[in-house]
Amino acid sequence: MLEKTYDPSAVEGRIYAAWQEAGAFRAGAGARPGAGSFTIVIPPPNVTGSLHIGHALNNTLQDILIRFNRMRGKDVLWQPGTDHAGIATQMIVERQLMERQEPSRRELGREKFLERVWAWKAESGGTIINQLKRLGASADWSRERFTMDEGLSAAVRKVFISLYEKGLIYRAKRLVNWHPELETAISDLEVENIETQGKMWHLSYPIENSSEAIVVATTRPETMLGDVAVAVHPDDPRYKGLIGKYAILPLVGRRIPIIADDYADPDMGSGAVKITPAHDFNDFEVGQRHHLKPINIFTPDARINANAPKEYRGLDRFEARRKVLDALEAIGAVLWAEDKTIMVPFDEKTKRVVIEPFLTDQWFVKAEVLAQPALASVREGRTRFVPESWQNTYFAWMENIKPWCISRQLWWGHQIPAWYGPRMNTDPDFGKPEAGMKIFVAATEEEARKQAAAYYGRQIEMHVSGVGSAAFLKAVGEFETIQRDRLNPSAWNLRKASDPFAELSDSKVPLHRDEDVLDTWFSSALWPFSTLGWPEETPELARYYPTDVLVTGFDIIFFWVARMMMMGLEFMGKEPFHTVYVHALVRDEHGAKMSKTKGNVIDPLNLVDEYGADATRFTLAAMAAQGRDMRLALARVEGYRNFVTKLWNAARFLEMNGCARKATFAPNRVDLPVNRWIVGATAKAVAAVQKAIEDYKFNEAANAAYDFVWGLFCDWYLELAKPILNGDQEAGKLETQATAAWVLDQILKLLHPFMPFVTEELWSETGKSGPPRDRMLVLSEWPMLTGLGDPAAEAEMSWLIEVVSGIRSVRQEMNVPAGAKIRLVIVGAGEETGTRVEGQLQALLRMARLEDISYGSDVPDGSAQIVIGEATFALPLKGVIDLDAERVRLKREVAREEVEIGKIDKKLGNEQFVAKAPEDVIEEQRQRREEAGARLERLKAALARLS
RNA sequence: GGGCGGUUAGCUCAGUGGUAGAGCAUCUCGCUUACACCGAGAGGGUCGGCGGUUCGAAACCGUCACCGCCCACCA
Repeated sequence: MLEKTYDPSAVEGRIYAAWQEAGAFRAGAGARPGAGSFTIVIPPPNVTGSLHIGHALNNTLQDILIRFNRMRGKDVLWQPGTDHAGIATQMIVERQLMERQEPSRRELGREKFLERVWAWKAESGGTIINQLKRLGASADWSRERFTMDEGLSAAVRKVFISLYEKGLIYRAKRLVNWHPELETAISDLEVENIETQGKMWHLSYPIENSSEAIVVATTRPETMLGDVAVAVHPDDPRYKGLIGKYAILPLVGRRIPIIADDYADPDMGSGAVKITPAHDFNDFEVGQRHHLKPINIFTPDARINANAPKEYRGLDRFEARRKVLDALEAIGAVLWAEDKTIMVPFDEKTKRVVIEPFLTDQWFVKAEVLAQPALASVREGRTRFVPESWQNTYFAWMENIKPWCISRQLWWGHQIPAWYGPRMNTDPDFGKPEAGMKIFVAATEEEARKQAAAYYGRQIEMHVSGVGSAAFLKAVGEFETIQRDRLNPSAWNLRKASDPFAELSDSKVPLHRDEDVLDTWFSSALWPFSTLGWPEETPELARYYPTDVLVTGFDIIFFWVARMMMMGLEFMGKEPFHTVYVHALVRDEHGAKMSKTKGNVIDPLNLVDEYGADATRFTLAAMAAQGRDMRLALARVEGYRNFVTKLWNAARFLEMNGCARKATFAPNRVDLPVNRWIVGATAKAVAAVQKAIEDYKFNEAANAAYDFVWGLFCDWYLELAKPILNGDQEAGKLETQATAAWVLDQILKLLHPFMPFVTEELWSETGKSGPPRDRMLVLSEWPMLTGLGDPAAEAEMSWLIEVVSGIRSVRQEMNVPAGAKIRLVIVGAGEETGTRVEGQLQALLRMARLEDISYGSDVPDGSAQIVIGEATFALPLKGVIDLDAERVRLKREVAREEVEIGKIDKKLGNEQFVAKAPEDVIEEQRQRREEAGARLERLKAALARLS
């Protein structure tokens, strides 16, 4: 016997364990021949993260697709795993060290520090996976992968080397977005420009050998220490005469040329722009066009460096701004300042640290090349976005894609497989200032040594360095780039930058591995095939690549989706998935983004604790309408928790009424109209849910299931079944018991993808009576219901529902006591009504609370009257009802009908409508007009009887 | 500056050319042992404004307003 209410917390853990025990989530579990495969790779959450509401939504939708397809017999793989999340994880561990007052990362050194990160990963890495399990995620956990697993690391190295050899990865000195606290490059995408109240200062630079001055405007006056030119527009008449002359940079005294460049906009400010190539992306390009050497004035932690006058060195950038302004004001070089709203680049995560354009050597991927096939795939429909409009976002970004900076000055991540050594003096690039070090890219140190040996000649022994790269580079090469120059350069005895080879011994060449690691997204980009074993040619790779659907939030279309497309096409020759389903962002119920600082975060695990995983999942699915953010209101979760209970109680009702499954039950062979009707309705519901899932309309699927189960099955079918189940017609009773049990089975299947726990539990409980279940619900077959449905039964039941509803409505409105049984007199009934009344007698009596039903030729005095079809249903309530109230009610009905008729007549009276509208629409209107007209007449007659 | 999305009942949202919907909330009534996490009934919307296309518009087009998001180098 089922308990009175369902207690998720008592059931979910046990059910989940049973699924795992049964191997139900294993790749290919329950697969039936010929059904094809279905694969999803999970967007790997950060290994040390914890589940937030976005994950809950993301994984619920994936699990719905996975469970649905598994039930359809497909060879299903949901590939799970976690991401090492370079910056985030390293930061967490660094913060821990600080909080525990332990030695810092640099004090520990690379090796020790990485040990600490691995330890932290071991400690907290399982958290999010366990949380996903609590949600019911049915991924194949036996195949769990981590982006820094050996296999995935091998894939990363292979990809890096391959792209390098094709010239699609290169190393270059470029301006990048630099995080001065973390001291690493970050992605353009990790920078958030925030409107900030700032100032614009207008500075006057004197012209050399002249009393004139040129005025430039800037929001960052401290960067003037690095100015190398002033640019004016070539056609600007105000400055024509100054082009080619020099200005003298105040405070610094540097002669800087006045150059002509289109970049200077005559309409902006004074029309003259200071050029600081080392600290501004535009200025960098201007500098390149005019062969101006950038002057970097910052250290990696954004303090003023030795390229600036002494008095500013060591100041941080904001102190420096103050001091520069003071000094400029003192000499009268600040003409005026104005308040201005400016966009300041902050780091996206903390929104606290101002990001600095910074000149460094970094590795880049030629994304502009890899993007072409990835664009074509979407343009030509081999991969599509759902909803489609996201493809525009994808196009816009891919068409303007910039080189992808893939190196990060971090320790936690995939260390770049590149080794540096000095250039031979026989090297064609030897001595060229921009040539830099000789680079050996290889999968292993061994391989790098081999390459180096070939380059330097066999007689030379390699010496692989252990010192910091900056020190090494500084010692060996001509590098003015700032790379952690606080490290001690004396570790190497190589002093002559102009001739780095000079002091090397004959027997030893220093070879030094690049210390940087790859952007986390570099390894994530390989996820759809690296997790399947690539570069090995595994059976899984053959079976499951390309995957089917990628389910993700729009925020990582650029970071991840685009890059998986590029890498998948480059290395597998095929798109990694045919569909990208982009779901909404979850907001709080007032539309605000959830954030810890706002305190409006809804923790999905709290929802699971309070309402159960099924209710949580169902809510997320029901709100996942395409193309719109969802606002999550607790009332919704509560409502769907109630739905779970409702389902539970329906099952309990069946159990109490002996509704056990029958092995021989054939839904197409039931006799009673009510059973024929529910069987057809079940088939319709299954079809609706299936279609909606296939269209990725999760909300429609959820609602269709909800409406069917609650609104039809519970509210009507079970109520209609009661008199039969309690009656003495044995055949009808048996049929109804079997039908009800059969419908419940279909419902459990229908709901299983959305509410796996309660449905599995009920599947097991209901399996205790009737023939034994041959498998768990999770591996059961999705219903294939065809050839069911009976228009006559449907019409009869619709009629019944209309009659019952009509009587109930009148009873309530006329204040008939709920407990009172009343008589019903049917006037003007035709044959059909008669048959129906006879067939549904018990249902009518019970559901409308009737004493008896009779037929009459006249409406009894003082009756309330309801017009349905050709008949008038009279409730003789003389003395019970207020006749005035009944008149009012009928008048209202009449008015309503007249409005309806007015509308239809207007349409049908419109020649254009009759001429142009499709025939079936016109016919429908005529039909409705006829029915409304007849109803109106009867209503008027009913009214007349009362006056 | 460019782009995208939104504006429908008190709230949260469905609804892509043919009778305006759901859940929650509100009000009324609860006889009926599946369920009060329930049942029955009711009220509540000129579908943001204006213009257009169409026989017909919440839906399609244009425009405006407001809200949100994404992208962008304007000193």
